[in-house]
Parts: sequence; structure tokens; C-alpha cells
Amino acid sequence: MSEVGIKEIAARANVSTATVSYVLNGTRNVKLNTRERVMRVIEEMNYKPNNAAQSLKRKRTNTIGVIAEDVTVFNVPEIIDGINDCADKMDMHILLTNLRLDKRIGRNFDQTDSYRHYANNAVSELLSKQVEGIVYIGVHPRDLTGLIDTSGKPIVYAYCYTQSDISIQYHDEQASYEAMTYLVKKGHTRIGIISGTMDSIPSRLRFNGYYKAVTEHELPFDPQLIKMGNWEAESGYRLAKELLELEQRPTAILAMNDVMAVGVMRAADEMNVQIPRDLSVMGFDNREFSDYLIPRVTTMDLPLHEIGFQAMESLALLIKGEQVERKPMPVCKLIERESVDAPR
Amino acid sequence: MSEVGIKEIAARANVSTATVSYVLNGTRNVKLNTRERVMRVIEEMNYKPNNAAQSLKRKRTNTIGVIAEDVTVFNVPEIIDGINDCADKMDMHILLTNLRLDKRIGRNFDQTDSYRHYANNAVSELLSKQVEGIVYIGVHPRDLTGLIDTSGKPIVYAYCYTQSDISIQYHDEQASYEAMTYLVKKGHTRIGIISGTMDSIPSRLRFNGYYKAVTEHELPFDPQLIKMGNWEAESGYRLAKELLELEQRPTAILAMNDVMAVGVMRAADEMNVQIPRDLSVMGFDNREFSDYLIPRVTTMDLPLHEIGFQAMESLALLIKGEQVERKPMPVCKLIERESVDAPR
DNA sequence: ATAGAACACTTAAACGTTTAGATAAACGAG
DNA sequence: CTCGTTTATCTAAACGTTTAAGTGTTCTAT
Repeated sequence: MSEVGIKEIAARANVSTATVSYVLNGTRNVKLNTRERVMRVIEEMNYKPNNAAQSLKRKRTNTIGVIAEDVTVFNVPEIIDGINDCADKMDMHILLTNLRLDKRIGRNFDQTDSYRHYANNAVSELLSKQVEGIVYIGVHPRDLTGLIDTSGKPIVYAYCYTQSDISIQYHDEQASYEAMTYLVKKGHTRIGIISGTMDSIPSRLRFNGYYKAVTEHELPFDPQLIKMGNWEAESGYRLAKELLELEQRPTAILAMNDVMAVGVMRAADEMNVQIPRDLSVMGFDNREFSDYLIPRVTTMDLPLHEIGFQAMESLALLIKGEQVERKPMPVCKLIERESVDAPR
Repeated sequence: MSEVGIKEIAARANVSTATVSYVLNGTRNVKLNTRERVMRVIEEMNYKPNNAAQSLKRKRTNTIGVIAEDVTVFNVPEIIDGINDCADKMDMHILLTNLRLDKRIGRNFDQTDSYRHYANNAVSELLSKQVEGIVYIGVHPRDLTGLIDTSGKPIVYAYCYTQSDISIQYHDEQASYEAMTYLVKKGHTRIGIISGTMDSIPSRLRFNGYYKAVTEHELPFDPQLIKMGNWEAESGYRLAKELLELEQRPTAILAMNDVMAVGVMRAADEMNVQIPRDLSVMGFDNREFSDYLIPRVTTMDLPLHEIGFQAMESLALLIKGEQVERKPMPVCKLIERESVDAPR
């Protein structure tokens, strides 16, 4: 612990501890003269107020808990960055808990029990650490409604879905709509899509966006062009082959994540289909590698930083007991690269 | 703050606060009878000890600070995961600070002043939060000796270098030696390398490993085969072209990170050099995308989790005031994929 | 010159725990 | 049955701050 306390400072500066506290916090006027004297002693002794004591007295810890389902999943660090960014501004600190869910229970959405166990343990620990609120970063976009009990402390969810509390997501539907519109503007009319697993909410939303684009742009609706993947490269590979083997090939494929887009590119490579000459490919997520593939793939960038930032903003409001007004949903941004061209 | 305190529990259980504390911490014998009574009340009221008060009295916060130069840089999350893993075991919590260095000052190693400023600010905040120690995750492997002042609190560095304190790195030299040996075993003798910037320590270590392999395996030493890159894809691209334009082409290229390996593959693609038929390519870092490229690239996996774990272990020892014994350096692991073959 | 307000500073209680030391009760040996 | 010891519990101080209330001191306006 800090060796030197406020008493020592007070003694050396010939004032009471109260005065030291006042100059430290600026909570009352202190004559310039004495203020400077106190400051000087503080400097000299390199005094730092003991935060434990402060928290105890103030009943405020200036600390929030961040629970990440798994920090090593691609979207999490950026979200944390956003939270941290906002927290900095409000002089809040971040107590981080990593659930390691990917490593512990994998993507099995049904292990609700062990899931609930890990999550609530983490919450419980954080609460006893006196965090003023929690932001929960879900990586697999499941619906968490009712799973987590914070005994009244404010919580906001980032990236995942819940009905009972505040949760910040980006605008999935509009993103896939925008992607489709982009392909249409490039001249494509036969567009294949490879979706994620349909038990995931964003997957359904992205599909909605696709469907909206199909109707609005009056594309021929062909069920053969719709493939159900599972987010993994292998499924992109397999389904792209199916699409490319159609008697009437699509001229473009929209994969609902970049990983499946990789699979698409592999399939194209194998079948000697050149991208983007013979086939346009579009991904989703703007994973770092999408810029490293050959050709560099056009994709939708996720507003992860913004999600984190907004989550923290909302949490701060909840902590202050204020109403949190609905903000416009963060939107994705189209990243134009080399994998899309006009059809020949 | 917690609404219900130890006094309330004591009152309801008809004991003194001391007794409650004893059953809570097991620091003294309490008759089974009363212990159970106290426990029951604790349960009923969902009582959680106020950590601020505990910390104040115990002079222990069970919290360490983690400073990350930038959480969004590829190696950081995995290191945090390792730290978190170990911290969990020791019942320690993590107060996270993200310097956002990449965004604020970029890779400019020379901005020592503003660098020092950010880092020491973070340290200072953490110290006043009463962390018991700090692990500092550097992303650009510069030498940080003397830059950071923790006023006596233990600190350990992960991934970066320092002479004055404990720092945990992986074994760079042996990794590049192993990579080279692998290529040699595959039958290559003319091996080009593209190094990182030579002002970076790992870059020099990796070069040492290369050189050691060259001499030990009695490869012809040809300075033309050694190219100095800057870690970026573009430099890999440019330098691979130079290598491929040599009158006596190398049959394999070892790029000292996966990003530059991407550049190599682009160059090869453009020059119609097929990988691995006409040229073997090896990367370094096992970035996620290395598995997504076509062909999937063989590379060296970094023991990031282990680095984080060891860092936390060492820190725990320092905190306890114990000697930290030198452990064997974590080593990289060769990930064999498709980009390397025997020369034709 | 003086009352009253404004200002600068101090005193001491409080925040919710832990823990040494005190006390009381129960036990065991003779 | 007594004395010493062990065991169970309690009392109260302490941890390092903040802050309401109190005490001087210095202005300001008359």
C-alpha cells in the first residue's frame, strides 16, 4: 500500500487532513498560499490518495466491470477499446473478467447451465469488488434475457441480445441490405448468399436485409441461390461449390462472414473461377485477413469501437440513475476492395 | 454500494461483527452451531463483504494492473488471456488499462517522450488504485529499460524487453532457427529471408537464429538472399520481387512475419510463381489469416498464452516478496501447412 | 468603529471491515 | 472441586479518507 498517507502530508504542511483533502479534490476554497504549500509537500512525498479509503468513504469506486465471453475472439478487443476509450473520459476504471467461454464450452449454445454458472460467478465477484456497473461483451450473439442476475446493479450488453436490459448492437439488417445494393449497383442480378447458422439473431437479421434488397431491387428470387452455412470456412467452400455447379451460376456471392468468404475463394480457386473476373465475392466483418487475401476482399466493417463506446455511455447514464435515450444504432461501413467487379 | 453490511448480519445472527468476520474468513474457530446460523443469515441477506473496506484494512487489494500498449494488436488478447488464466487461479483481479498507443503515436519508436507520458500516467492511476503489481504488455518489442517508474511496486513486462526488470519473451532465436532447419530438411539450400526492421530486438534475434542455421547446416552464405523489410506487407511484396528477380532464385523464402509473407505471396502470384511448387514460403507469428490464405501458410506459432501466464506467475512471486526463479523461455511451435514443399 | 457576512481552516465522526486483546465459558487433570 | 488451559465469543481500535459542523479570522458596508 501507499506508504505515505494524508496525515503525514497534513503534518508536514502544517494543516489539517481536511485541508489537504480540500486542495486534493477542490471541494472548498483554500488560500492560494496554503494550497501551494500543500501541493508542494504532495509532490515531494509523491503522495497518492489511497483509493480503498476513498471508495469506502465516498461510496463510489469509479470502477466498472467488463465481462468478456472470450477476449481472444476477433470482435472483443475492439469493443474493449471502445469501452476503455469512453471510460477514460469519465475517469472510470475497468475491472476485466475473461470467461474463456470459447475454450470452456465452445460454440455450443445449449450449455445454458454451465454458461449461466460462469457468467454469474463473474458477476458475483465483480459485485463484491464494488463495481458500479457491468458491461457484458457477448461474442456469440445469443439472447441472454434473464440469464444474468446483477442484484440491481446496472448492466449493459454489447454485441449480444437481451430483452430485459439495454443492449447495444450494430445494424445488421441495414448492413446486408447495403452490401446487396452495392452488388446490384455493380450490375449483378443473380446473387448467391451463404448465411450463418439460422439460430443466431444477426444471421436472421442479415438475411432480412438480403431479402429486403431482393424485393426492393426486384431481383429474380431463386431459392437455389440461398445457402445455409455455419460461419466456418469449410461451409463456405462446400456451398460455394454447390452454387458454382448450378446450371445458371450466380455472378456474385455474398458470404455472411469473411471466414466463409475464404471458403468461397478456395472453391473458386479449385474450380478455376477467377475472382472478380468470373465471380464477385463479398464478405462480412472486415476481419483483418480480408485485406490480405488475393484478391483483397470487399466486405462490411463492423462498428465495434462504437458499440463499446455506446455501451459505456449508456452504462454511465444508468449508474447516474438517469434515463438512457435510444441512440441510433451504429452502422456498418462498406469497405471496397478488389473482389467485386461488374459481371461480364 | 452493498446495502447490507457486516453489522446487520451480526445483529441478525446475534453475534458480534468479529464473529461474522471469522466465519467469513475462517481465521478463527467458530462453533459449528453459530457458524451455521451466521452463514444462513449471510445467504438470506445475500451479503457480500465490501471490498473497499476489506482492502483498506487488510492492505491488500488482490488486484493487479494490466497495461496494454494496444489491446487491438494481434498478440495482446491472447497474452491477456494467459494473464487472466493465472490470475484466476490466485484469486487476483485485473484492472485493465489500454494505452491505445498504436492509434496515438503509431509505430514511431522515437516518440519516447509522449510514450513515457502515457505509460507513466497509466502506472500512476493504477498505483493509486492500490494494485499490488503491474504487468505491462508491450506490442512493439522495444527496450523499455528505465522508462517506467512504479515507485517500488513490482512490475513485469510481457513480450517486450527491459534490462532493469523481469520481462517474459519467447525464444525468438530458436524459433527462426527451427524454421530454417525445417526448410533445410525439406531440401532447400538457397533460402531467402525477409527480416523485420533491424531496430527491433526480436528482429535481430530472429536473424541470429537464421544465421546460426546457415552456418550449422553449412548453407552457402549469399548476402543477396538477405532482405531487410519493415514488417509490412508492401515490403514483403517488394523484396520478394527482388529475390525472385535474382539470376539464381531462392527456392524458399522465410518472411519474419506473416504479414510480409502475404506480400511475398502477392509477388509470387503476380510473377506467376506457384507456391509451393516453384517457391516455398514460410511466415512467422501464426496470425489467424495465415490459415486462410491460398495456399495455407506454414508458420511459427507464438506462445502468447504462456507468456501471459508466466508473466502473472512471476508477478505473483514478486508481490509475495519471493525470489522469482528463471524459467525456461516459452518456445514457438512450427505449424506445418501447405506453403512449403521440397524444391523441384 | 462595528455588525454581519464571507472566507479559511480545524475538529471529529463516519465509511465497513479486520484483528489484537479481553472476557467468559467449557474442559481436563489432579 | 479447584486451578489452569483451551475454546468461543466480544470489545474496540484501526485502516486512510471525506465532510458536516464548528471556530476563528478577515473583509464589507454602514
